[in-house]
Amino acid sequence: MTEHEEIVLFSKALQDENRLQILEMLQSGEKCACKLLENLCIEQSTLSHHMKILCKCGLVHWKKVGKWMHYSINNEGTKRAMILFQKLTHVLNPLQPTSSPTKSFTTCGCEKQERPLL
Amino acid sequence: MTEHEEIVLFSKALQDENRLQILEMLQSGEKCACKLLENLCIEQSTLSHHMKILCKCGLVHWKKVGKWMHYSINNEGTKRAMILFQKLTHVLNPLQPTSSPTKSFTTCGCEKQERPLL
DNA sequence: CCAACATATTGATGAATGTCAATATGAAAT
DNA sequence: ATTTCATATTGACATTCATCAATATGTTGG
Repeated sequence: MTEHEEIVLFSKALQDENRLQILEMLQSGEKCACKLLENLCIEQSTLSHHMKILCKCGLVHWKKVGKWMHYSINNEGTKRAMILFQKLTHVLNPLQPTSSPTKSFTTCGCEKQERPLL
Repeated sequence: MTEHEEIVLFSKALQDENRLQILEMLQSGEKCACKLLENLCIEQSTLSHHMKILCKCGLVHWKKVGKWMHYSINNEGTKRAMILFQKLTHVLNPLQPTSSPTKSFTTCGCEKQERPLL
């Protein structure tokens, strides 16, 4: 899986309000599905679907205890997501647009970009 | 806008492979739409659509220069996304499941959770 | 074994999303 | 003014997604 594909997985997991509420509930520690369900306005099958998405991307850890499923935030996963996002958006030694005249362009100017003298 | 709604906006922006490629291109500095388009396998109207999404959520900054539109990564936006994600997933003083017997449950055990003695 | 309970899976449905072609807008050059 | 070029908007279409009801799986207790 490429890094972009990983970011896409994480992002899809975080784009739903119910899943964000689930993550927030897990901040205070491990919870079973029934407890999560109590605090959400969705059906059981929908919760199961959300948990699958949260687990599959690595943000949430799961553990079967008897007939209950216990979920908790997976710190490895959240760290990984953070690192990938940082890597994607951190601007490093950016090319600067040359201070062009304010009038009369014939090109967009991207070709004229130059590295700053560090 | 709630913090969750902000996270949803950021996440939706990051869930598309083409938009991730665009962000990666912007890492090396400001680019005009035409340069971005050269390196993507999408039509111009689709690029315009993607840029709207990236700008609207705050991850990308835009600047009109003559007839060209110049885009760059908005560090305020990326910082904000990072902070919100960290806030959402950071486990603070979590409740611990009590070390329960391995057999014979009648409840999921969530009620028995207790704070660790710090 | 059987009943009760917790969770997962399946199938259907409506809403959201990415894409393109066509068209519109807006700015610079002639 | 008119043409040309860069970008934005619109409308249509296929795909993906969240949701629920119904059903299946799997575990515990009787």
